[in-house]
Amino acid sequence: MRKDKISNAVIRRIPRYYRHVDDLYYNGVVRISSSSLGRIMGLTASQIRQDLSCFGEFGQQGYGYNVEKLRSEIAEVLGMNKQYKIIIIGAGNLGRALIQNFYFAKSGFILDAAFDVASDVINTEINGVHVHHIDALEDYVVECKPDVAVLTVPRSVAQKTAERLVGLGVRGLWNFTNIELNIRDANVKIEDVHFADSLLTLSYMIANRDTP
Amino acid sequence: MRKDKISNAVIRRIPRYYRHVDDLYYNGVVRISSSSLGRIMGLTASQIRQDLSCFGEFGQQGYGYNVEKLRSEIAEVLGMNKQYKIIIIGAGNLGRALIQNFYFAKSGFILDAAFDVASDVINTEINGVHVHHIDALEDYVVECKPDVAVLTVPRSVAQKTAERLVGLGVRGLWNFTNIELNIRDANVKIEDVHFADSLLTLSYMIANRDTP
DNA sequence: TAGATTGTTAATCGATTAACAATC
DNA sequence: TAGATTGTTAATCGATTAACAATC
Repeated sequence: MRKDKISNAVIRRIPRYYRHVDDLYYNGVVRISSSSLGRIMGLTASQIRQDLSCFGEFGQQGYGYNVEKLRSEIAEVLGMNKQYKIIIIGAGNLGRALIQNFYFAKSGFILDAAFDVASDVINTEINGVHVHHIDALEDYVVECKPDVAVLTVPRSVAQKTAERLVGLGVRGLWNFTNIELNIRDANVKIEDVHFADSLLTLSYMIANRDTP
Repeated sequence: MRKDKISNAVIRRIPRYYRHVDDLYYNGVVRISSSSLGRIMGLTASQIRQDLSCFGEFGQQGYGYNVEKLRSEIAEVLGMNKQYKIIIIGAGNLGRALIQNFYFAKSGFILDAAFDVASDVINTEINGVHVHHIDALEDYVVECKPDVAVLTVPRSVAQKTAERLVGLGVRGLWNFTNIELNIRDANVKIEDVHFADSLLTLSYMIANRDTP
């Protein structure tokens, strides 16, 4: 039974389902049962069936799930077919690392442009992506209407830049600055990548292991 | 009442508590009640008191929490005073971005060395961190005993490299490769930073907004 | 002292797991 | 058909919130 309100816990698991099912697909696996997938992912079969049933009926009794179908259903749920346009604000080390190493297309995004203030990178191409001066942002967004912006700017300008982007109609921010952006517009979605939080979680786990 | 088994949900919140309390501290705030902190963080006062009480009694009736004390107590809980030694495996774009931009010391880590295979970076220094050839890893680890390794290597060598590090006695892996490492040793803690999962979550949120 | 606010216990809410009829 | 496995309902478990005595 398709649910209308999907819990956050479920949402956070979907990309992981996709990753595993995608792996199976590329390894030529044709069908999989909730119990085998559970064994692979470390989840109960029950949870997998519950989770998937939030979005539709993707399986078949006595058979399990067809991997190719499941993969494309999950991709659909995740909006991977929408071909969202994405731009990167801040072509420093991290911005460049994403441009050069992260395969946006595999997640269904089209990386269109990057912006910076440093004259030595402006008007260069990084991995085929043009770097514009940040002053050209307004004109660019009006014309190209990107859906999402990656924030890889210094902390000091993060909030201001975020507001500028939201004002221009950007609908999602992928935030790599270690601050929590204050954006009131509930229609703008923000996903934080907090490196420091992640490392501190690891620190906690090591410091509080069972055997020292 | 100090709890022995801390739930994962609580653990994931502690770094965020630290971040906010640290902010307050640097802004000169001396004391804070659970309700004001809740307002800032978007949590209920009740939850904050429950969470903190897992680790000890840090507050005072009628007063609230002393910010400086709370900050140092949370730091202690997180193991930030242990001065764990950390090394970076893979000095490509992402590795370099972390070396140059991420302030390890602020999370209590000492960044000691980096390793790579590319001859043009070996024996250079990035932001004061020496880049060694990966062949020197064994000797280095035996001598310097790093606690944690950052994995910023290509996917193809991720599992093999992880096993090598674990074999040498590394106790934590901060994994930036988009694969799930298979390490059986329960005493080795792994923290994944899955960029793709994060971006797909954002994709989901945008695709399934209330108003399209 | 009176007001404020904690830590903790109890109540509620939500998420996970178990069970099972339906059916491929 | 018989065996396997789904989707869903019910039971359990755990996490969050509310309430309140204790006390600064």
